[in-house]
Amino acid sequence: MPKKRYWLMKSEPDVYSIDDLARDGSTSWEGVRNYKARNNMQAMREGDLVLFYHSNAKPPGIAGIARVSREAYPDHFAFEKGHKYFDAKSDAAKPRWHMVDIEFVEKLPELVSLVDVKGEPALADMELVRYMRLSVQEVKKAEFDRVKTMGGLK
DNA sequence: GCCAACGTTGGC
DNA sequence: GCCAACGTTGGC
Repeated sequence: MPKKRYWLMKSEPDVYSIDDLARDGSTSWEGVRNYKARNNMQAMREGDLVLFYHSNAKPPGIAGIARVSREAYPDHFAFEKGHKYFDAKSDAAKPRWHMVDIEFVEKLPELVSLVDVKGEPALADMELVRYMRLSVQEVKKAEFDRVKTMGGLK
């Protein structure tokens, strides 16, 4: 049994928020079109925990926790001509893009804003701070736990 | 709405 | 393989 890993995934709450995930129970995470982000998704294992980050929000920040419920499988939206995630360079025989499913775990009682993260020395090495533009990142267990505490959970 | 920071694409 | 042009992300 490999060790559990921790991740951070970004979503614009206007498109899909932690409340939407709470309502739906679980969702598929399609549409990632960045190789680093894809590679991270392919490294995810069922049961890994995910910080759910609200980007392009007021304020931006970590809003809740989710769990990987299905490991990487081909992003079939890339095969659908006319779909906004269509990519002619990806086909069913050799899919270029993958997606995972995540399920709702809990919402943080208090949003841990990006400002909070930047102001916390223990989180200074997070990719969220150092390399802002990656939509799927790995986080360390200590960072994950710190965010949980800051968000009002034990 | 602006624009910095990246990633991707394509000409050469 | 270089690099300019272009597109996207996402904070502000």
